Amino acid sequence: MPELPEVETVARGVHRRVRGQRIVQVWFGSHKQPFKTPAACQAKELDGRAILAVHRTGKHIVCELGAPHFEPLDESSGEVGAQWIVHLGMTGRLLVTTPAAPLVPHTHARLGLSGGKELRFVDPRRFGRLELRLLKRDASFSAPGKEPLAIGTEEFAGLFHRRRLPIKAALLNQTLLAGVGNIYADESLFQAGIRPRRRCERLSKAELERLRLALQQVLLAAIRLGGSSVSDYVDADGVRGFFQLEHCVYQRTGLPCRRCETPIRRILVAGRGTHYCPQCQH
DNA sequence: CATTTCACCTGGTGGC
DNA sequence: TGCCACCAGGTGAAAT
Repeated sequence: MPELPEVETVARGVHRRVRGQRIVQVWFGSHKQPFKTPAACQAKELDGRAILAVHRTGKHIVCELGAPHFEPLDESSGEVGAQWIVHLGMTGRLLVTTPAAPLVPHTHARLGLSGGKELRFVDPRRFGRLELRLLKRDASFSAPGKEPLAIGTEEFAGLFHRRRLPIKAALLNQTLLAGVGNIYADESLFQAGIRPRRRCERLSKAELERLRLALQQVLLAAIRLGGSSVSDYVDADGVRGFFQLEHCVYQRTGLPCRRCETPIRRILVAGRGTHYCPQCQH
């Protein structure tokens, strides 16, 4: 499932491949679920704009777009560009292909680019979302939660210290931290030695700081390895990541803990499959 | 308001 | 071999 490291990897890959190219053709599929902004509106607004840059905020991929429809920027209208925002949901892929590449099932969007490549959005489960924001009308988009890689000690502790819910549930809440999903919640709790069901308010300052550092270390290590390919995640070139090989608990139910050889347990927390070592985590 | 539950989806899995 | 019930999980709405 695409979380912060996977989304970062895809955003970097797309940026490298399409930066500076213009959208010269737009095709959308007939399913309506992926379109947070109506497809017709997106098609009209995307066509002719240049992709200036692509980056990540939380689990969102943000494509920064230039002026509309080949027209020069009109300063007086206040129109300064737009953002095409892609959320991969569970099974979404944002791929840079050639126009001749075989059309795989569940392709919901194809943007033809001036450089001769195509940007494709593919999502079998349709939990992903496509959104267009005009910067004249809307504020520049950023995810509501804090960036896990940028947050400091006090701010991190402040997010959790008065809450009653399990720490794992809080880590998954995107309005607190943006970008942490099931894999990196479990892996960072293991690295910090904290059980997923521990209530936030019961965690000490020291434990919260261990968790912050563990989370940042795990996210950075995952980005270095191109993310975790557990179901069908691939990057913008269709290449799998390698961080799943480094997982200590996620989807290792019954297997020996890498640190102490105690079998990894699986429980349900916040309705999500949750993996931990009963020996290493307290 | 804080927290929990559920619906949205389809491909993969395991049981018979 | 084939069929089918069941499950995974990010998010947002609804319920508690």
